[in-house]
Amino acid sequence: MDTPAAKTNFIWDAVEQDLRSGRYQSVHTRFPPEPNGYLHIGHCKALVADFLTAEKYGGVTNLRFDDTNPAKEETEYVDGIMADIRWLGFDWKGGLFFASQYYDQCYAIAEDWINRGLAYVCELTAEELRTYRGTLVEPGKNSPYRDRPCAESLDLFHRMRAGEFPEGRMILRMKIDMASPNINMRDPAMYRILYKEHHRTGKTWCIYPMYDFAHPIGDALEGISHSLCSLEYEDHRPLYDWVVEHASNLLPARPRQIEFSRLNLTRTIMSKRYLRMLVEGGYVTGWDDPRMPTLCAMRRRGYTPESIRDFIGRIGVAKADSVVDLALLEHCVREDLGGKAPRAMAVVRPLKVILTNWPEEKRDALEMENHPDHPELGTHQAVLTREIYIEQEDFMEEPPKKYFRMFPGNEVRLKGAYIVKCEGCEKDESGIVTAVYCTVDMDSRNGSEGASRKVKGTLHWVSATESLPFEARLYEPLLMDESDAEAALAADTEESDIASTAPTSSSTLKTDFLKTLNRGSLETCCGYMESYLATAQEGETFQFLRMGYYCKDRDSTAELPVFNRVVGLRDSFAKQVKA
RNA sequence: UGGGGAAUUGUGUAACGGCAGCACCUACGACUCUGACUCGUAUUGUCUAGGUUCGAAUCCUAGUUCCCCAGCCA
Repeated sequence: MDTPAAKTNFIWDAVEQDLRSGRYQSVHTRFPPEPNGYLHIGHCKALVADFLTAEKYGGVTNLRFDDTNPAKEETEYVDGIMADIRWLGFDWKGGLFFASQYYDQCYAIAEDWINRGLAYVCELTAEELRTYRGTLVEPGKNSPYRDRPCAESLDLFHRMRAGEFPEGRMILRMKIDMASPNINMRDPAMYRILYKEHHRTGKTWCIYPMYDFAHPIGDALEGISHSLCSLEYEDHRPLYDWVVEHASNLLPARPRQIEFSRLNLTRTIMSKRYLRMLVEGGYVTGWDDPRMPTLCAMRRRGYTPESIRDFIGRIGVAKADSVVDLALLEHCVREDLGGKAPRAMAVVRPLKVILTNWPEEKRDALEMENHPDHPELGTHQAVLTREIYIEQEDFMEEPPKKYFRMFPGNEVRLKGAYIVKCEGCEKDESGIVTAVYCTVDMDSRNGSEGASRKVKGTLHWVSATESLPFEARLYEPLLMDESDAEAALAADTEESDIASTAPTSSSTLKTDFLKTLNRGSLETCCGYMESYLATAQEGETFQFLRMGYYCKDRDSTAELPVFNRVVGLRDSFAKQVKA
């Protein structure tokens, strides 16, 4: 599988320089997820950066689960993440690792540092610690425990491990610089007490290393050359280097951390916290609801790994904050599926058409190509009968200009079948069209002499009696578009301005986020499909002619077979009408 | 008010002192038994102000705007 990435990017430039200068002899990367949730499209950028950077320079990539916080992590996520990475087509040739397997080494380094006066046990409460840390503009103060004897710290640390103290009673801190303008360097925590069962180490430990301590150690122990991560860790790089430097007596390598900007997508939620809120609040049916940006959801919806990798290759890698247009992802999906998805006819919003001059019992089995560009994919039969369904939007009693579908007096072609002429329609009391009447030009059967004359419109159709009902699920983004979201938030502000002048808190942020949810993100339609789709397998994708790509869903609780709309076809007519 | 980053067309990303390119989006056209695909055409850009230079997106100076950081999360 290819990911036609850009020719180069700033990371590869840096890697090449490192190789040329001899700083590193080979390239070894790692992908380090925390197993506290499912992977989403945002993670793919890191996945591709890690795996392709190594591959490009003949190196390998490790998969390492950064499982240093047992309160949040579960085996379910470990399994899910591995399945998602495999699905995308990546292979952790460097090996599978867990940060938790380095707990012994971390512990040894901690003891070493205590002995060397580089770490100390601090008994400040969390609250006190916050005050001692200072602020963004004011330096912090040294902890009163900072200069306690090494032996005392060591003893306390051993007793922390032995489970003699309750959670929060004390922590182990690095001794760096409480006056540093970089807050991360103000004696950061290394170890905290946590009486949580770990998904891999069970109850072996009741103290756990912090990310800033364990991560560089894991990298170095694995011989990672380039440790790629997102921009918010730039401030942590001095700390990363400090850890590696001071533990170098116990570490085999000196990795280099390089940061790049995260992926943001328009109208897409890319925060694990908010995604969890959607799942737990019942706004979606689960982590794999096809509207979610998780890989398991995209897989279920019918996105292909090829299209996702193509997408990631096209967006590039840089350090500037950016928001990629969802349209680019959709383009990649269409491009991939367009070349390989078999074609079929299905009517999503049916309107009955009666072919008045077609004999009641007549059936005509027509040969339909499975793919216009791939004759080797063969054909299937579609049966034409007196009563058929067409798409509601394909008939208008009073058409606008440039409408070349069905309207009274107009001729259109039924795809792969005959040319028909619309003679009129039938409406109910409220004026809704309930049926359309057409006459068939019996000489215009597909392939015959009379079929060669040109008519402007070609419609997809299914027989009313020989098709199968199905459920179409049409998806739109989970978030409103920008202008709607702004309007929704503005309307909300007007109301709350009167009630309160409270500053923005995390709880208002939460409600703000929920206010910008797109209420129309799921539409369910009962349509009819060609009977040849009855054997479609779960995960199989078709192009429903003129409608879009649809993937057979696994939902077995629904009464009808379910097809997810992966993405619609481009529709220049719809755009024209809107404008 | 401290520290760390970033600014190139509507969006994303190239150009590493020498013609601002590519993709998506948008618009128009050709083709069409999918208003799809394909093909063609077009619009729009170097944050600002100075400076260096034959020549600046690129180098220098000053400014502006945006993002990140005060977890015993990662």
